[in-house]
Amino acid sequence: MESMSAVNMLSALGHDGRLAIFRLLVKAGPQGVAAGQIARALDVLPNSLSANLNILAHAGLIASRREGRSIIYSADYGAMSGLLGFLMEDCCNGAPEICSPLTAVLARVEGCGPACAPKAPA
Amino acid sequence: MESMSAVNMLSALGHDGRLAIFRLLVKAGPQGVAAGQIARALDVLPNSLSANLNILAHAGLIASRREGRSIIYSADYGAMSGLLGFLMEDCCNGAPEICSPLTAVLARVEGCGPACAPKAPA
DNA sequence: CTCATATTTCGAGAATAATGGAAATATGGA
DNA sequence: TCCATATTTCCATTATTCTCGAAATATGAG
Repeated sequence: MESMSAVNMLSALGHDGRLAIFRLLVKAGPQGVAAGQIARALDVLPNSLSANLNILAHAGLIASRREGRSIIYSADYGAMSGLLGFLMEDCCNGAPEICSPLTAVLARVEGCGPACAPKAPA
Repeated sequence: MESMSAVNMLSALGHDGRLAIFRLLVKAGPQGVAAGQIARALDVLPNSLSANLNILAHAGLIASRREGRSIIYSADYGAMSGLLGFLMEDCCNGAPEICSPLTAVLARVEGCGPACAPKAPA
């Protein structure tokens, strides 16, 4: 993860509408969502949506594939993981004041994610 | 962490110069760095620096205090931690594809941070 | 081939952000 | 008080981004 691509990702996500798109795509999982469905779900014009999808794709945060008449967009998990890793490790130097609290977040999150089987009985 | 403040932080960091400022302040630690020193270190005009410091401060990512003639800026660790937590937990729903690799980052990072004593001999 | 659906591309206007020079403010020292 | 240092504020210019209507492209069905 280079600093420049991190800046691109951050500024892509630093926009209300685009953050909403990305969140929707993460929730939808790897199967993705068609552009038209996104537009309806978020109530945005198809052309602004297209522009924002393009920005997210150019930043590497989402991928697209055509399926019949629709174009399906999906979140790029690796890219997001890379961005978070960059922020923790490179940007923040692994400062414990920043990173330590995240251990708790990870503990809370691992075991309740959409595709994650619980390892210990709750 | 509300979504709006996350957007503000992301767009504040989604700028070359501001990301560089923030990284410098994280490296510097809680004692912070005077504005003039930042300007010299990053070779930017004092007035653009001031504008960018203002944007970072308004996003909650940095704090400032006056010390004599200088104004000392320092990274707000809690804010950054909150942003990362929001991205993992709320934005990404704790998707294991995104969050699991971060366990390794945390493991690598805890034990080599600037203010962190090693727990096991290297 | 024609038509309907899905999405993108084009283009113009408005809004916002970035840049840098010059002046203003705040502090400390002589 | 006067001066030097440190930083911010003000202002104008340029550049970028956002928004939305309209037209263009791509696909599949009849």
